[in-house]
Amino acid sequence: MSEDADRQTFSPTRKSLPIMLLRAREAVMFRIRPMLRQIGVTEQQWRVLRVLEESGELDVSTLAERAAILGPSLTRILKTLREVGYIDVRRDRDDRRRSLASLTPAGATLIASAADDSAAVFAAIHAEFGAERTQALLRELDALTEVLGESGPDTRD
Amino acid sequence: MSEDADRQTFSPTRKSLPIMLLRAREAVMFRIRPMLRQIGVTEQQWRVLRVLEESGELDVSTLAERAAILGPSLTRILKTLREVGYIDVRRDRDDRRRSLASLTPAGATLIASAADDSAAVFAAIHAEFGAERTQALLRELDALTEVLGESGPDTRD
DNA sequence: TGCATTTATTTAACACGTTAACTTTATGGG
DNA sequence: CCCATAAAGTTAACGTGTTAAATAAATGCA
Repeated sequence: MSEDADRQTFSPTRKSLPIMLLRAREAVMFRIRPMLRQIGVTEQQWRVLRVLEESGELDVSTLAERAAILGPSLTRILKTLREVGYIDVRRDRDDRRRSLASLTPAGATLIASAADDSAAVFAAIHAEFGAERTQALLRELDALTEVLGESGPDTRD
Repeated sequence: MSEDADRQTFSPTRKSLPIMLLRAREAVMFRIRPMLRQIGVTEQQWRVLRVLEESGELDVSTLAERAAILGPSLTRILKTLREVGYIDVRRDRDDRRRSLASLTPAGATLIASAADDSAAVFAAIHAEFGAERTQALLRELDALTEVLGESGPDTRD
């Protein structure tokens, strides 16, 4: 009746890279979500605001790249953020296909109001997992992303 | 008017743990998606099938935990997978609140048909990033998840 | 036994992920 | 110029993520 599937056709899901990346991310976000909830923005909206605070006015494509959000999602997110007054969006004069997004004072204020809470969360993570260890993990994640980013399995381009 | 935000209120988004975990995952999934597309299942549906293949019949809560999928999402996914004939779902006789899901022969066949492609993708990743390095990364991700105290979306115990 | 309280799962509502198709604006030859 | 083509965003359609609330069955206890 029970399945004794022991053939090592696949690595166990516990040791699957996609799943482990997902679990680790979920564990981190679990710490951050209360703060996001308090200020009333989603995780993705927060990433967009953070990138704009960091880089200033950006076109949609660059913003999507830096916030790790796909174009169609970003279109919806920018619409929402504009409606609530956290960002401005305008057309690029030199290339009218482009949209340029930037933080409003209200958006900047929102980010500032969450700075302390955010810092506390990451301080706690550093304290529990180790600051050096966290940095090393970040470097490995970046390296993996770089290595895999070079070529794909289906290089039909 | 331009933003020269240099105050280290936040760590740069390129060094943010949540974003780097997201990017790394995206880089890995980019390699896997063509295979999933070929067999016509989503990433999440694939995880569910993999877990069932690995563990046999499971109740919904355990399945959700192992596949790293939230309950409400899993409800929808199980409905779809049952409709296309890859899984069976039945009520637990001893605890009629529970639903038990298991692979059908068709589901097992589907997984078997993708085994070689899947192995090839991970072999490529091991070759490019290093097998040892990948294992070490997996261990660190697991450790981080453990330290932060949550391994799944909703584990209360 | 009766009933409030947990536990397991589902439903509902809204936001985002993903791919394909579409609209608008730039650009590059004939 | 004109048209084909490419590029930047948006729209569309469907599946999933996330939280709250609802449903249903098991449990605890007066």
